[in-house]
Amino acid sequence: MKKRARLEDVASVAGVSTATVSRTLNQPLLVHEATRRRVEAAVAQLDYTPHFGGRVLASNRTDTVGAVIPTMENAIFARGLQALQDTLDEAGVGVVIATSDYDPAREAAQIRLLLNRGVDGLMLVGESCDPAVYRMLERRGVPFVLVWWWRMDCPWPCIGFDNRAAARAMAERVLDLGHRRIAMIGGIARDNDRATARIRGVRDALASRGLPLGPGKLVEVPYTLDAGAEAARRFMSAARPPTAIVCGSDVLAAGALIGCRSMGLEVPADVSVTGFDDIDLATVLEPALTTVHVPHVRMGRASGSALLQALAGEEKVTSVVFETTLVERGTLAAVG
Amino acid sequence: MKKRARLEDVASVAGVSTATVSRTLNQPLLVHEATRRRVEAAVAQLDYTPHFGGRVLASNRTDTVGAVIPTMENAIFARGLQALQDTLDEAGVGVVIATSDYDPAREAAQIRLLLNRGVDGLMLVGESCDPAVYRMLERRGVPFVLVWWWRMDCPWPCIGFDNRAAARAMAERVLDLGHRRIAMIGGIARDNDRATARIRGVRDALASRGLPLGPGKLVEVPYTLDAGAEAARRFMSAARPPTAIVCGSDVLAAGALIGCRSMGLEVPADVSVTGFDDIDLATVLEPALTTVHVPHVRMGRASGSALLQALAGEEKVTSVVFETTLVERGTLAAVG
DNA sequence: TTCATGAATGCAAGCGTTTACAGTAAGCGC
DNA sequence: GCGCTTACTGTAAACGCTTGCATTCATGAA
Repeated sequence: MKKRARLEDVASVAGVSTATVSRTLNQPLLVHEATRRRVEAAVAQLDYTPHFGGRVLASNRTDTVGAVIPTMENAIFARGLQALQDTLDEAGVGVVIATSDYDPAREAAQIRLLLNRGVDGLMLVGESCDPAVYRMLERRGVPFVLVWWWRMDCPWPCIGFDNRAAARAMAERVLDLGHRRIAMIGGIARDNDRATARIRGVRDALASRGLPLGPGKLVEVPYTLDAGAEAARRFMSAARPPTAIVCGSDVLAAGALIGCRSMGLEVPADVSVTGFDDIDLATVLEPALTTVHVPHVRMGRASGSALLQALAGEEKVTSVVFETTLVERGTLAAVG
Repeated sequence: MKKRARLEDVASVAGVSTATVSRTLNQPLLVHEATRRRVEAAVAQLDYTPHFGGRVLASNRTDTVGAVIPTMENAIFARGLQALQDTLDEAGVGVVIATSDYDPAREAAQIRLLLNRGVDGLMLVGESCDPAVYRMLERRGVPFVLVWWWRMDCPWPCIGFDNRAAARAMAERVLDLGHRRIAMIGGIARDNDRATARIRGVRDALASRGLPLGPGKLVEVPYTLDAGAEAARRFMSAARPPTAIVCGSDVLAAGALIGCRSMGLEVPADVSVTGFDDIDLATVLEPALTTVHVPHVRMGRASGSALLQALAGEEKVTSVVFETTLVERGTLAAVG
């Protein structure tokens, strides 16, 4: 295993200075075509690849952005991340992914870790960190964008949608179909702004019709199938079970479906169920899930472009809000 | 935005040399406790974080490994990756993820990209690259491990399971239940060793009972729900439709289920369906999917440890083969 | 002919760490 | 008091690249 070639080696083979080699690699237009060809030949001959550390030290850029997501196990983030990566890839920017497991402390720790790795920018999910963390990022001049999240007057750039409004719209649809006994299976609201907003949205809708979302009618559980199933079973074995269960995510809704099925209940004949996110899962369920469609891919692409702009020196990243839509499939019906 | 603190700044505040600061950070045991405390105070006071480029240049390590997976959209890889990350995280090693979209050329390109980013090691899915690529990695001294894959006499370290044997076992089970008209929906075998091995395994099983897997009885399609559904519909509208459809992945099987359902067919009464991977999806289907369970998490952890060992200078990474198990749920029944 | 211009290239000063080696001081056995 | 070891700290030389500035040379205008 020979020692790897350095810029200097390439330079001497090509008969030019290291500066010229560097320019050939980074700003080819600045060098004469004949020279460029000589350099490229030397690069090929020596199988040269630039040394990352040297490059970073000299240029003070890593051409890498970090993404901190709650978890990879839930397909919600996969699509968006893929789109983010594709977008950044084209600009030669890499993505480092870290996970927080829905824990703000862990999220902050991961952010620090990524900063240590020298990321030039960050994509964060939601506004779940201590504001001090975001201020720290601003102080350091590291551009960042919050995704899967948007609210009016958010002091940080966010690219997402209005979780509260979307949840409200879904709940209103449920109400319009005549449901009055409505229960909700939400994500764990503490430290999760998205889960919180979705619960608020449902509450808004009910309140606007003079209905409360009583404490017995709301449970907060982790985003897993089992938790959803268990919660649904509890609701449905009550004396006066709900006629509709609104869920904070598709995974919970799928769980709820399983739970109902295990009790011999028919959806939507015996009880309606709605989801949120519109992941693939929603379409394979039987009946297919009525849910809120979220533009994952567009959000991913948009956050990629936003970060690229920021890296290019654009002063302020501007927020973008996307629309969500109700996708009516088979799990929501008029009250029987 | 003040300029960030450097090692030298910390050193002068603490009244020591830069060497001592560096040691305090990297090998705390080598420095006197009193000194260490002074240094730590200075670090805190200046909010110092080491400069990544400087560190990499001097130490020639990035403490980062790369992972190239086909896609994030399929939940198969999520669990394993998460486990990999968790394992490496504990050792202070980061993970950079890239995707190849099942294209070997793209995979090779991503590997190059990651090398440019200075990764210290690589996790690759399957043995789908040109051997030259693996040789290049060896030549460069970059340790790597192939996961989700294992075969006898594989010249590279792999941590996975025997796709062929597992598929064969599933097919044999189907045969044992009396099925003779068996069709298969596989992934696209070209450039995908896993898909290829699974098809071979099924073929092995059929051949051992003197049955061929005729050309009309095998289709290769992308790993999507739609493709699975479409393929199933084609099979089931034949003159003599199969009594069982063996699928190369859970996603395809879920698609097949949808396809059958759309034709008014009952699974498993009218036709049996089997999957492969045992992702969450398998349990939410109705009926739940009979499939091959793959130890995603253990593979992820094992590949993490293997890479850590390799980074620590262990000469040769040793392959590990995991067992798979048949998970019988509701989509496979004796032939009617 | 002289000069200003612009294109192409070279020179050399950083960039912020790590680490081999050298140095110092204190402790210990004799 | 001497030499030896041990524990800690400092010195300074890399590490490989980018980039501002200087230099060279050809070109065309005055």
